[in-house]
Parts: sequence; C-alpha cells; structure tokens
Amino acid sequence: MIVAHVDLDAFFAAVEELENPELRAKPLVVGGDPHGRGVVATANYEARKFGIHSAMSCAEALRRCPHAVFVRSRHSLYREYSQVVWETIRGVVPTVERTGLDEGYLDVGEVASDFLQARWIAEAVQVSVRAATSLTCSLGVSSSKVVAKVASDYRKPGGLTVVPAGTEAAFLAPFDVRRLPGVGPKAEARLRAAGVTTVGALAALGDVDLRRLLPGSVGTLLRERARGVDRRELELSTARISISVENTFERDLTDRRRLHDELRRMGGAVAEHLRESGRTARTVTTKLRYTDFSIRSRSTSLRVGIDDGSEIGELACGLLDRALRDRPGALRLVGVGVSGLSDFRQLAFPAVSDDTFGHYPSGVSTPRRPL
DNA sequence: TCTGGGGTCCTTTATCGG
DNA sequence: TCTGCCGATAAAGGACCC
Repeated sequence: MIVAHVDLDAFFAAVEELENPELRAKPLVVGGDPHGRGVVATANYEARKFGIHSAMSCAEALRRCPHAVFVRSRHSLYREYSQVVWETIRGVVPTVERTGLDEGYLDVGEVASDFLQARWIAEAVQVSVRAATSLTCSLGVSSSKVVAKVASDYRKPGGLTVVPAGTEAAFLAPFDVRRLPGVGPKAEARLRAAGVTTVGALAALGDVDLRRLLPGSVGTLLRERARGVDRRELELSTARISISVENTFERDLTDRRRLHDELRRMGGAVAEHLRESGRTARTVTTKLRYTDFSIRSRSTSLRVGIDDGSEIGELACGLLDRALRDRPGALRLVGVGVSGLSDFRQLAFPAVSDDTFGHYPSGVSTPRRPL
C-alpha cells in the first residue's frame, strides 16, 4: 500500500484571504464572535505567530492579538472551494477518501509503483490544486494512514514528506506523543505523567506498563500506530450514520419553555436534513451541557423511522425533561440528534392500529422513571 | 465572560428473551 | 419455579477528530 494524506493549509483562512486579498499579511482568525462564546476554527499563519490556534476561545485570541481581524465561518463557501479541490485531486489520483473538507487520503499505489513515483504524484497534486484554486496543501506519503498523516503535518505549509517502507517507526519516534492521531488530551496526560513524551517511547512500552497507562483496546491500538503499523484501508463509502444540531446560548438558560422552543426548532432543522437526504431515523437523542461543562444525554428509540420535525421536537422535549429531573441545573447548550438512519421511508398504512405502526417509543428497555 | 458545532467509534451497564 | 448463562440490543458516557 502506498497512501498519501493531503491537508489544505489553514484552509478556512486561506479561502477568506482569496475572497478578500486585503486580509493577506494580516493576522486573521476565522471562527465565532470574539465577544461571545465562540472558538477559533482556523487562524492564518500570521495570527499563529501570536500563539493563536484552532479550538482556542476567540476571547483569548483577541487578548493575544488585539489587532487581529476576526471573520465568521462561511461553511457553504468553503464547501464550494473544497469541491473544486477534490475534483482536481481526483484528476491525478482517482481513488480518494475524504475525511473532512480540507483533508483526506489518496490511493497513490493505484498510480505509482514505488516511492519515487509516489513523490512525483504528490507533487502533481500540489501543483494542480494550486493551479485550480491558488490554495496550497501539504502531503505525506507512506505505507500506512497514520504515518502519512503525521508526515503531511510535518512540514507545513506547502510541505511534502515521503516516508519509504521500512523507515516508518524511525520517522515517528521523535515526535511528541500528542502528534499521534488518537492521542487526545486524556491519553496525553496519562502518558506524560509516566514520562512517556515521544511516539518512540509509546512504541517501546511493555505490555504491563501499557495496560496500566491506557487500558482496553485503545492502548494496544495506539502502540501499534506508534510503531507505524496501521492496517486500515481507504474508506470509500460516505454514508452518514447520524445527524445532529446543537447550539450554545449566549447566556446559560434555565427557563423550561425557552429550552423547549429551542429543541422544537432544532427538531425541525434535523428533520429537514433527514428529508433532504431522503432518510428516516429511529433514535432521537437530546444533549445537554451544564454550566460546569459536563454533558448528559438521553435518547429513545422508535419502532419505525420518522422524519417529521414536530415529532422529533416533542420527543426531544420529553427527553430534556427526563434529563433535568435526573439532574437539574442551568444549561449552556442543548442539542438534538438522530441516528439509526435508514434509506427508505416506511409507507403509512391508514387502517392499521397505532399499536402496530405508530411512532411511539418502544419502551422496551426505557426506564419509565428514575430509580 | 475561558472552553463551538458536527461528527465517529468504543466501552460499560442494563434489560430482555431463551 | 429459581438460577445461571449467553447473545442481542439500548442507553449513556467518554474520548477523539476536523
């Protein structure tokens, strides 16, 4: 397998710069409201010099760089650019797995028989993307997804890193553990506390230490990845398995009526997405985030799939009430999600009793009341 | 006045039916 | 009738990713 990982450089910010060239050479932050509760989606390289990075609160970004330009995300615009980029890439490498608007894996083995040819292909991708959109991207080429991904991040922006077969583990070893995909804040903290700070150190961990630090299958998986071993193939199917909408309030909310109104609105929005994709959902989930940032969710499953907004909204309200009975408190966010999606709508047969075909919670294993 | 929104996958626990 | 075991499924939470 020869696989490349492509990653557009500071994608959202780069698109905003193309749309408005005056922004170039200024620190630019794409994301939410710097005076509200928004976070940074992408900062351009100028802004990164001030320590601004993705997921940082916009308020903090403003503090770090008061003269930065803040613009709100325009996802539909990014989607258009992304489409052109991927059409262009498919012109060079036909088999691709998109993992986001701005990144994905390419089956380079299909068009190259060794790593030298693979490098030419990767260069061709960079050149054609730039020609088609003026956007720059970074690529990593290797024998597995993890290594390709770490490699694409290695020299940004505009970088190209080829890691030939046999050199994977040695390439990964010096990187900070956090750079390994799958190591998030929790795993990082546990590893670091035990003195495991590099990917190489994780790769060298013995079974006993590994089980202690990262119990379960995660540990084994991450250690394999740290050694450059990753048997995942390209994932070509793209069917969604859930759809959700959520919203953080400007100020925390306790008023049940306003929460219900919000959930009904979201139920409608979710239903619209469902109908657009011609699908129905069997499970509805309400998500709550309390002031202390802890998250609760309650869900219920139906016998048949639905795509009706008010139905989803009412179920979501009932779930919210249940959750607030279990744990009352002010909320900073609520959300509605649906899952258990299927492609076809079940036809409604008029003369059949509700008991058989009605859209009611099955109640089979749903506790009717707490405790 | 720190900390978004949209996802995926995995694990644990409870429940049900045989 | 009681108990235990097993598999399937639901619910809930946690971690992670872009």
